[in-house]
Amino acid sequence: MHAFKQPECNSCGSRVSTCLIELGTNQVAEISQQKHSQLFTRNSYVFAEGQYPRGIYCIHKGHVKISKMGADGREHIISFAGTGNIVGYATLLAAEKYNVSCIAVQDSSICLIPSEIFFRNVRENPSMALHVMHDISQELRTTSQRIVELTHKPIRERVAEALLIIKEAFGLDADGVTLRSPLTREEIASIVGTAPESVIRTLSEFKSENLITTNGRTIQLVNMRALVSIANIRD
Amino acid sequence: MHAFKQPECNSCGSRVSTCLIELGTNQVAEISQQKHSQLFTRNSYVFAEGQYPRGIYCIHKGHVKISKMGADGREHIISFAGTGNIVGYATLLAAEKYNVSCIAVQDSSICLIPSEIFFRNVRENPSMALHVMHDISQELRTTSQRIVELTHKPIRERVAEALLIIKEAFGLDADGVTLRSPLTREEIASIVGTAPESVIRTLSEFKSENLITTNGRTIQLVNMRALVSIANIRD
DNA sequence: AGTAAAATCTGACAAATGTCAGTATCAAGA
DNA sequence: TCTTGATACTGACATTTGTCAGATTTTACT
Repeated sequence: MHAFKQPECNSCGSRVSTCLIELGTNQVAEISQQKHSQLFTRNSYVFAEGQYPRGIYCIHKGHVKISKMGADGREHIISFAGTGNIVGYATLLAAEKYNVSCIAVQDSSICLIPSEIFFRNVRENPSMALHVMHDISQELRTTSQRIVELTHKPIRERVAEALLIIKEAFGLDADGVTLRSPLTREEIASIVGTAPESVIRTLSEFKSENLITTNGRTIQLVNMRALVSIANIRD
Repeated sequence: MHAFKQPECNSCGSRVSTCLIELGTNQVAEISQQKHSQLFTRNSYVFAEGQYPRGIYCIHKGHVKISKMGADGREHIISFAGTGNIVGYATLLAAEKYNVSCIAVQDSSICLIPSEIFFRNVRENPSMALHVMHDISQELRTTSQRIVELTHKPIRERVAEALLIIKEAFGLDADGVTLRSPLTREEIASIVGTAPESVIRTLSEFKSENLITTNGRTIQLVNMRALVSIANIRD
């Protein structure tokens, strides 16, 4: 977690995929000046459960997980966010303490936009307000979706789905099959909501059915069609 | 689902607990005129998965469940809403089809506020916009919370928690112990994310431990302290 | 490159939960 | 009020998943 050369919001490719695209030149310049950019190494906290929010976090480059500790002390990963996403809306807007943590899963550079300037722009710019509402609403929809999947699907389906979620969040290598993911088996288990052993066993099944191959920690999705079908997704 | 005498928003006790409290007299009058009020009988749909939203729904009186069908055809109840709550924000704001259904669990009178007038007020009134964001954010937070609870807690804890959720949503009779809930055991199972038999078994356990009593479908919470402790809630 | 710590993987077993079948009870509607 | 279909409940059993122990491999760091 180090300070470093601050990026310019004006020319930032990440800004244009967020609600900040709704702002005028002056507002962007002001945010660019007031933001705090930091480098987060893998596994370092961007924010943690129980802390009070100080603003929203715009991911300039990298990936984070949004996760939460269960009563039993085990982690559950609720979602991922990457380059061009903003995290931390909900807690700031609800005016509460974080009930989730945000942790870098890769070395990432992330900008904190302070509350005060965020709220001012939301108040003054209805398009930005609507953009924020749109984004939170999407999050709520996918989170609701996930509740049903986690409670009503067997582990095999959930592991297949986790692979697809990882593919969405991190993408594939140039070969078109290798997951660009730094996640451990334990982290995959935290997506699925199960024990690491169960994930490993299911991945072994998939290997023996020639749906995936593995090479150490990395996974190749060699039969996407079948995985999608196993994941049993509708919508 | 019948039309009936339309309530007046101006004097409506439900309005003041929603984002509509942020509006001026003229705007309230306009909404009062443009809304459509309906009576929904138990188990009738306010809206259904797959439909396109036509506005937001303000619950004038009654209770609804927000639920979703799993791939296996079983229902999962995500949340409840009652008198003075508004439902349907997220889908409208995300500009998508409903991915959940809203079903009356009691005879309820509910007002539809059309999209057009909702969006106009959100655009023109920053306080209302922020109020809406606040409400959605709260929903997102409780939904995230629920993911962790559903995946990492054993059934006994989840059933205890479901009883507390029902108490929050429906309240207690004058005796201070009887749940004012029309829910069947199957619906409770849909909150917990399990089979009805498992719920019944757990309730029988609770009975034999003198934590609850039952009388047909109704349940009395005679030892709240113990139930809270079993539910194992933090935050 | 070498080493220590961490992560992956396998098997055996235990525990939790789901499923099925059947009976008893309740509640909504004629 | 009566009746009938739905709901609640119980027990036995199958299945899934979690847990524990231990061997192997990989990764991270010096």
